[in-house]
This record gives sequence, structure tokens and C-alpha cells, in this order.
Amino acid sequence: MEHDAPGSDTLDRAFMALADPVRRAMVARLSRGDATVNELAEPFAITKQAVSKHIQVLEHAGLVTRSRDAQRRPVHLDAAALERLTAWIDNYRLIAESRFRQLDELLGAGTSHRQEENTPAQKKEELT
Amino acid sequence: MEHDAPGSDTLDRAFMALADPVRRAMVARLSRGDATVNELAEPFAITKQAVSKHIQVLEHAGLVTRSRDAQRRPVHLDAAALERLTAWIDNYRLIAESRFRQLDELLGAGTSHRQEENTPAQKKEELT
DNA sequence: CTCTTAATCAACCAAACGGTTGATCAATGA
DNA sequence: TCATTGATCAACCGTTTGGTTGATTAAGAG
Repeated sequence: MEHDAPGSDTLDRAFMALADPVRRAMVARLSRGDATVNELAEPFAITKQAVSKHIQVLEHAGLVTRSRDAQRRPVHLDAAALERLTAWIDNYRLIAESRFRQLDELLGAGTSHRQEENTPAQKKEELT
Repeated sequence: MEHDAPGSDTLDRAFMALADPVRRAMVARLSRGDATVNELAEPFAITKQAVSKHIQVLEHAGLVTRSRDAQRRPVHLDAAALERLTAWIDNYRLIAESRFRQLDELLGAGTSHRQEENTPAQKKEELT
């Protein structure tokens, strides 16, 4: 037991993990089935060690898990983790869209209407 | 005109932008309405210049836009950009889930069943 | 015109990231 | 037992990131 305690910056690591095109390609590959480090390394012009690091990043972000099958350690994509990401994004996207709709309706055929207005009263304190 | 040509690594920048907790908090704030740099800076213990940089990152990622209202430059969240992100994630999540369902059904009450198997024949070449 | 306010530009710095090479561990197969 | 294969650990390096301070531009307000 060392780290992995968060409950906090788990989103940080997940978004960070997907920020790299190599890691995204790995996720794309893994969506079609588990794969070993060597299999994942194959499409790229980088060393196996670099691939190993990338997988560790994905694992640390909770996006993939690893099991053991003889001397091979297949990597498995965790779809639920992906869902947590979309949940975060969709949450704020829907807030923004609903507010847009709300205001669009408020001044149905009215004034020239430029973008949004600060919705004055609403909850505070969010921080992720 | 200098860069911003992509059409390519637009996802890179978007995920990268959301990888930072400060930037995510800004997105959360902006989901409730446009805000200026100073307003966005208020909740954080960092300089206004740092905030300005963060906003530039979000802007460069296509997640926010900026207009001009006198000497104030309000930042506006682009919900459509958020949707593009969830679209990417959901795509691969659904692939993974559908494959899982498919295999789960294949061996209805069968063998001990450990995780997935490489679905042998399927499209290749994805990269992002 | 001058002063204040909002925001950016520019140079710099410590820390983290992506990558490399080289050595090591773990499980098989001869 | 020993050599091989799959994968990780460890140290190092160049580039990028997040942050700072200091100077500068842009638009009102006095």
C-alpha cells in the first residue's frame, strides 16, 4: 500500500492519460480486446519500455487493469472508467446547454441577444 | 495565421486541457455562465497571468471562445467541443461493452469464463 | 492628458513528461 | 540447470508545463 488512495485526483490521471495520442490509440486497440505489451507496442516506433510506461499511466488512471497468464500480462480496458469520464464532461455540458436554452427562451423574439449572461443565483463551491 | 491548422491533434489539446484540475474548475465555473479572467482567477491562489495562460490553453483546445466587451474579455464555454470529447470516449466504450456482451452471451452458462478474448477478425487501422 | 483597471507579452525557473539505453526479474522450455 | 522470452526497474536527457515577476498594450474615468 502506497498510493492509489485518492478518491480525489482520479480524474486528473484519467484525462492526463487520454491527453497522449499514443495512449489514446492503445485505448482504441484495447476496446477491441485485451492485449499484451508487445502487441500494443507493435504499431509504434517506440521501445517496449516506453510502452510499458504508457500502460502504467493508463493503469494508474484506473482506465485499464492487468492480469497474469503465464509470463504474459494482458492489459484489459475498463469501460466503467471511461463512463466516469463522460459523466464528468456531460454534467457540465448539460448545465451549459440548459442555461443556454433557458435564456434563449426568456427572450423569445426579443432584443438582439448577445451570448449568455451570468446566471446570478446558483450553487457555489464545486471544484471538480 | 500561424498554427491552429490541425484538424488532427484537436483531441490532444482538448484532453490535455482537461487534465489540469485548475482548468477543469474553470470549465465547471464557465458552465454556469461566461466570466472574465479576473473572475476566473478569484478562487485560486495563483497570479492572473497564470490564469490567462490556462485560458489560452482552453481556447487553443477549442473548448472556450472569447469576445470583447469594452476592456473586458469574457470567456465563453463551447458545449459542442465538450460533446466531441464524449463522442470519442463513448465510441470506444461502446465497442468494448458490446464485445463484452457478445462474448457473455456466447458462453451463456458455460465454462468458468475469464475476461475477454481477442476478437480475431475486425477492422484494423484506427489511430485516434 | 493622466490614472486606474483588465489583460497580455516576455523572460525565466523548477518540476514533470516522453523517450532512450542498460540491467534485472519472472516464467517457460531445452 | 541454463538460455530465452516477456516485461519491468533505474538512471539519464531534452522538451514541455505551470508558475513566477516585470514590463506593456488597450480602454475608460478623472
